[in-house]
Amino acid sequence: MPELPEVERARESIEGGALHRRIAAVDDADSYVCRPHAPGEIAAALEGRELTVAHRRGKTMWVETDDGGPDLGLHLGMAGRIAIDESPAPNHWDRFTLEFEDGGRLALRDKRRLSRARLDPDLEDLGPDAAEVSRAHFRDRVGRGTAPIKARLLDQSVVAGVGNLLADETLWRARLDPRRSCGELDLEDLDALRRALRAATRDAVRQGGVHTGRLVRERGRGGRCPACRTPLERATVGGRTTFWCPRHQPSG
DNA sequence: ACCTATGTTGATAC
DNA sequence: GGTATCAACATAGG
Repeated sequence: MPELPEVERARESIEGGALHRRIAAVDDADSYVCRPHAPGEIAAALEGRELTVAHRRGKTMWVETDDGGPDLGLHLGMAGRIAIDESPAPNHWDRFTLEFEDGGRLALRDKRRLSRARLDPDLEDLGPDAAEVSRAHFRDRVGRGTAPIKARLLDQSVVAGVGNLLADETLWRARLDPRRSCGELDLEDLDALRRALRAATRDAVRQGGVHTGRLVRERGRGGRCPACRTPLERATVGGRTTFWCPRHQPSG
């Protein structure tokens, strides 16, 4: 699930339910999820501290700690979510856990193991957040190169937060064929694409997730264009399964 | 049983 | 540097 809108909701859940509670214990035993830290390293850095401020850029979250402590970076990967004050999950699905002095807990819960917890995550390679990206940056960084425009949107160093579903939704709203090369788009196309991206992102945050998107709801199962009912095309673009309306998103 | 597909990313090769 | 491919992980479904 987790693209920008889901991550924003996760950040809000931390902000609303996990700040200013003293950390009594940390389970960082999963050395794959907690890489590159050795087991016990994150625990030693966080035990006795409190989380103070929860931030997000794209799909990356980081939470400040009190008293000059390190930031705790959290990424939900492909199937992760934040579980606050929920009973422990079976099968070791709680890959990383904070236990608070008050008896509650925060768990990074993930049936798969592609989530990540780490100290002081590096944000250098992340582009601006998809909900906030400026027109100038978008024109400059998205409108170059020969890759398909969808691949460009998925590149987190160009714009942060767009995943497979949000990319399809955005391109449908902007009426652009996902296979078109980014460099061939004119300024009008790029500005329309940026407006579609910001609107699709904000709508998805407000409505609770990328699955609320009009095109996204039609993906798979012989879906049709929400606007004209034309059967959607399906292909692999930028290495990801892609759906689009051949009539509303012309290739030319 | 076996094969494919799945919202992520990061490493590698051209 | 930009682009493409595969691998990492574990589960679900045909």
